[in-house]
Amino acid sequence: MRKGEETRNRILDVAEAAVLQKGFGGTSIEELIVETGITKSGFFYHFKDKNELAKALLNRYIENDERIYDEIFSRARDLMDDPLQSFLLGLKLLSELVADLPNGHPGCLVATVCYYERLFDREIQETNRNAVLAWRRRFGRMFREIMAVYTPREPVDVDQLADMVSSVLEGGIVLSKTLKEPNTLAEQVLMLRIFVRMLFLPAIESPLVAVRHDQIYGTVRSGGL
Amino acid sequence: MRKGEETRNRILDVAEAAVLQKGFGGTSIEELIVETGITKSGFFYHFKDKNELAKALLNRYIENDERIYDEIFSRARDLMDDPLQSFLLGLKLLSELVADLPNGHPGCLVATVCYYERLFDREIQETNRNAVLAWRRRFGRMFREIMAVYTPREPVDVDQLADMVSSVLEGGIVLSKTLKEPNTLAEQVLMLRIFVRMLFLPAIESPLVAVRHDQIYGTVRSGGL
DNA sequence: AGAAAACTGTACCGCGGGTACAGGAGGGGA
DNA sequence: TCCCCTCCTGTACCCGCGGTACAGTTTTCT
Repeated sequence: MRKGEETRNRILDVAEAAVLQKGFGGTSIEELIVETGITKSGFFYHFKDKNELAKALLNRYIENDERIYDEIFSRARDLMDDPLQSFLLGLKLLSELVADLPNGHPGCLVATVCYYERLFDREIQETNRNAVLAWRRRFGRMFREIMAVYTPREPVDVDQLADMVSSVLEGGIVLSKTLKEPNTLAEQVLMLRIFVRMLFLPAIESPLVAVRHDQIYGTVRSGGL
Repeated sequence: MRKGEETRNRILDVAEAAVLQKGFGGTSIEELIVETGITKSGFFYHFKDKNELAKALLNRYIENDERIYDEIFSRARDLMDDPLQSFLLGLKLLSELVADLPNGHPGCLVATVCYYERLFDREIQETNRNAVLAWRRRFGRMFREIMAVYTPREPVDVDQLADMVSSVLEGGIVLSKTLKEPNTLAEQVLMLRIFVRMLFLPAIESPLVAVRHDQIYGTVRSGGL
């Protein structure tokens, strides 16, 4: 029972890395069993076909993903009481996390599935959809807390704002991978942070900035308005 | 000679749609020749292997993509003289364009290649990288023009800001496709527009807003600062 | 008319996904 | 101790697909 779980996870580890590099269609079961050191029969004992593998892979990925967000933002929440400041800190921590990945972000399975959709069954597509909706709810919840305290400088829809977080992450991963510039993703997260800060805070430095409005606006205005 | 081009393009049309739905690995040459109404030999007369097909597909996609951006932003430039206003209009036009796609955005080949990389040769990976760099240069050029007139509210790196446009587009496509919500992409583009406007303009409505700073800041401050 | 371009047809190869089973090692409970 | 259940291994086989080879045919341009 325990041994089986372990083998299964080893297969999933190997499969995840391969799929993120080559897509599902580009990943052969053959290579997975070679790298895992298992036989073909052994593989099919754990997963009855490729679709089942994909399902397990995606579910595990999403769970792990959720866990990471939970950790980061709850840690940020422990350090900062203000919802905005805690969210901004969370983004900072997130940018550091992705910056520290040795070979850059390996890729997002949700995006992989998205660009492979038609070959999977409804269930996988639904799982994927729900993962994105969970992000929307997660970040939406955080933005609602923020909006209970801060009024946004511009009228924005909370869900769309929440989706912006997912967009920048997904897009940043694509850019980072394509450019082979590992730090691009972290930079994009920090750009998003600037967006959020700018949306809810009146000026650049800290929440204590109120006294400096004139100075800051003076600068901006002299810049061309 | 002319006939050949036409057939080739028909194959590319069919292939592009299929690849965006199922990825390269999930798209069989078999199905392409069936849908195109050509024979296998005919296919290999035009493309010596799948890699060559991918190369042609990607190049054509990128060219078309560039053409669309050229059109949109040059049209915006004709209507607005101010670089910021013209860029903001361009984003508006872009959001309308993607909102009008009947079944939502079909997907971005650059992202597809990004999530399939290892199975292609260096040349394709370089082409893909250059496409993203071209976006960076394009939007970077536009932001530099803007910055010659406007001072950003927060210090930002031009390249990172330019990448933000690509990120939101790529990410928005992933979200839109995964959620099966065609309008999500358009909404994300408009969120990006809000970001850019907020970054370079002092307040919500127009460049003439300077008189209302107190009122706006009053609102924010009463909200929790 | 003739050459080149643009195919069709046929036959074949190897790889990978997948199926079908038979059987074996090893641990845990009766 | 025996048996059963989990967790595999080994073998054999099918088929779809990518790809090759090449001969022959039609279409198109000059």
